[in-house]
Amino acid sequence: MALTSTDTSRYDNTLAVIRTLRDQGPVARVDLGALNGISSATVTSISAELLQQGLIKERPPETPRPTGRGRPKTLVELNPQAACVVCIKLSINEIQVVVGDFSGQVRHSEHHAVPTLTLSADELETLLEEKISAICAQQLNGFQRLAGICLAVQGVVSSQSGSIIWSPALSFRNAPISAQLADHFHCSVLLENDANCIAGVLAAKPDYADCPNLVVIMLGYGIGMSVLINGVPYLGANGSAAEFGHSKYQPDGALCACGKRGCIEAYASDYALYRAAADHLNLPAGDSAHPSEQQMQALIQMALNGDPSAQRIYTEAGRALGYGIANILALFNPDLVLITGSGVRGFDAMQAAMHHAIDDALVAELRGATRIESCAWDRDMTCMGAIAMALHATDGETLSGTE
Amino acid sequence: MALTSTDTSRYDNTLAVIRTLRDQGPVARVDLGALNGISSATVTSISAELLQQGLIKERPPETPRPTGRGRPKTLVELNPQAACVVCIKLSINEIQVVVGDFSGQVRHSEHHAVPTLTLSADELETLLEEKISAICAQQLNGFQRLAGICLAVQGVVSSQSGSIIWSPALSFRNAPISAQLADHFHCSVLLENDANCIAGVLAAKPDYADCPNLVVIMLGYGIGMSVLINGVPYLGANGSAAEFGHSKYQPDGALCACGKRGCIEAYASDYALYRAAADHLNLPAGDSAHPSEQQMQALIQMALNGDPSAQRIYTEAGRALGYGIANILALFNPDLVLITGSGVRGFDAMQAAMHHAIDDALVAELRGATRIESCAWDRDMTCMGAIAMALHATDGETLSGTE
DNA sequence: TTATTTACTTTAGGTGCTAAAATAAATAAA
DNA sequence: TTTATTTATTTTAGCACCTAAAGTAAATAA
Repeated sequence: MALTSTDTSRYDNTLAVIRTLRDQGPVARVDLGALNGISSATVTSISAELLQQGLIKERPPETPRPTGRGRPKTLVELNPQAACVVCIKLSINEIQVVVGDFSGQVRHSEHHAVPTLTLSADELETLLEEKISAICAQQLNGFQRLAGICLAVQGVVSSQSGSIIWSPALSFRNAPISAQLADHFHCSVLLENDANCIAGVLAAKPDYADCPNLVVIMLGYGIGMSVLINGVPYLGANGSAAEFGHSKYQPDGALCACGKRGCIEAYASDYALYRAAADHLNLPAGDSAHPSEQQMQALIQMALNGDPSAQRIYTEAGRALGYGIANILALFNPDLVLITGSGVRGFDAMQAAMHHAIDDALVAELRGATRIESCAWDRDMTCMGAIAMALHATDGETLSGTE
Repeated sequence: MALTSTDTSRYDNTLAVIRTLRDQGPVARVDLGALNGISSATVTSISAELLQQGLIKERPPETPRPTGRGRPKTLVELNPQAACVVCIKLSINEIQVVVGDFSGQVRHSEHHAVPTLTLSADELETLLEEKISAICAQQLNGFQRLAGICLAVQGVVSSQSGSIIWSPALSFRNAPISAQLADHFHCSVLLENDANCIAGVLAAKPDYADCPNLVVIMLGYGIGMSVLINGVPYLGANGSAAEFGHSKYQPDGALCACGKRGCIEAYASDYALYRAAADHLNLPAGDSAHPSEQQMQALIQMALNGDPSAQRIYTEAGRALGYGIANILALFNPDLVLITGSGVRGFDAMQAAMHHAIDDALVAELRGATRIESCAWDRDMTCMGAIAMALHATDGETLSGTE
């Protein structure tokens, strides 16, 4: 009788085991059972299959004596070589290319200066193909397969259709990109918003566990956001949800890079801060529409050193941010709002005004118990998140691809 | 060997059958299989159990010949007597009590004028117990069981903890209520926001199918909202998500009933419209802080008849609403925004300014393909939604309670 | 050396599904 | 009228997968 696999429990349990091992590192079979609510008999059966497929391996017993009585646990762990993913972070005038292994570790990372703003869609496509091909040639020895490619892009992307809808790094719009890369490299291609990648990494931190409704705000050249509901990014109808930067502070307010007025981004992003400062202050020379980290550091230093004009700029930014966050609290009522991105360098200068604005805007019942915290910024987080997402998305294929 | 029911597939399939019958009315076993992706052999087995439990019954063959060849379908349908729910809608100075049967139909409905604003929490509790007891005594003959009670409340409620956090109908806050009612009536008590109830009803309409991300805005005395993601209301950390009425149009703007300034509600709710009008226009006497339907009708008639002051008020309300909706589009990117509630009476007078404001606020990429529509208002919808939600929540109990 | 403890594996039995076969109940055709 | 065909439902047979319990393995404690 033909097997008709409508029952997905074995598949689900197997994925759960793989993901537990990725999250926790080496785990014994008993513990895998307990963590996933399945019997250890089932874990024995699943791990036998995974061992046979080469997706996991048994870890040799610890040299230091295992503590306690009884038969020692035999830990199993993912075989890092079982698969790899290539992730590309696309930002303004820079791309980062990384290789991650099946266990989720970064194996290789490189940065390239690229004039992204002047590229056409086809040139971008060609460039990505070149970079990925080069990495594959150099870095993919020893891996059983390339599970997938993940593009992490600043701006609005439609993961579903695989198109970049609108990115500050690019001068063109509505560019389908996933399909062509998938064709070229014969693997899954995932397109993700950079804030969603970062939110995934942050949500996994123990400090932020127990936050089923998590909002991550990314301050930087622009302002991005990710809303994680039970760990999964809320995307909306076509991926343009969570565009906090373009939510409104003030009708007819300051001019935003999007062409409209009064967006939060027009007050609290790097370009907005620098624009407001450039008129009054004596700041380092450079492209004032795309201020460098040095330029921004100079500005924040002025504020921290007590310059009243600089302070006023950060106060106004904090106020805009606060009113924006008030809307987030009213509309999403998250457990936690995390503020990160390179722009957190200015968080101390904005914080007081931000909290004041939130209190001004919202009654206590709607502020609720939401924690609002900032979080140190690490430019590698995006790619770490992209690796995790790419692996998660391709675990099913990896599983059936090696059967 | 003891049965350990970790496998939930039979349970899931049984619930799916019950819910299909509730949504679709009488359905044949073959079709139940096709609709739920299970074999008709399984449907035979499930329906035999449900028949035996009295939850469904076979419908006698149609008198007019069934069309086509072959053995005619035997339709099965829910037994409406298998269970009932009592739902109470709590609004300002009025409660509505309805009884719904297992198939989701309204069996009985009554309205009571009640001075809700002057009640204490205990008085409300007592009042509800009286009304529910009375209804049970009169209306519950013939039902196998009372599956549950649902309270639909305007304002912020925490379904999880069963407390009314903040309601414009009540002068007290943070009142736990579900637990006491559950104790008293020995059944599940569900606490729901009224907008979520209505959104559930609207989402079921065929016009609005294929909208996995649906936002419903309720205009009325206040302004409420519901966000349905894949058919389930997004609640946030403690049920206060989707508070569109208190999201901001303008920092330091008009005074809102919440005590803060610049909320959308302070521009586009009934009380805000009437407040703005009362200064300039000759309107019917009455409580201008709680305008009646007649008072509001008089106001909108003035606007529709061309009175420039009245028109200006609706234009400004439309603009505030539009800017608010722009934030909804940027943050939720829904497939559809439905505007309903008693306040839709003024929608035509607000619509142009609203669309203008949205276009003003958002670039095309972020407006996306979201449909923005109004929808006729029916005051019974809340209770219909509450019945559906109460049944949905208690189907599991009904199933195991009659085994 | 033996008892105890803990981990893992094997065995036996159960649930619940599906495909296929059997049965039921109608219409269409001969 | 009888037979063939069609469609719905039920029964049967068999499979996948899980768990509890029993069995085995590998350690420490007595």
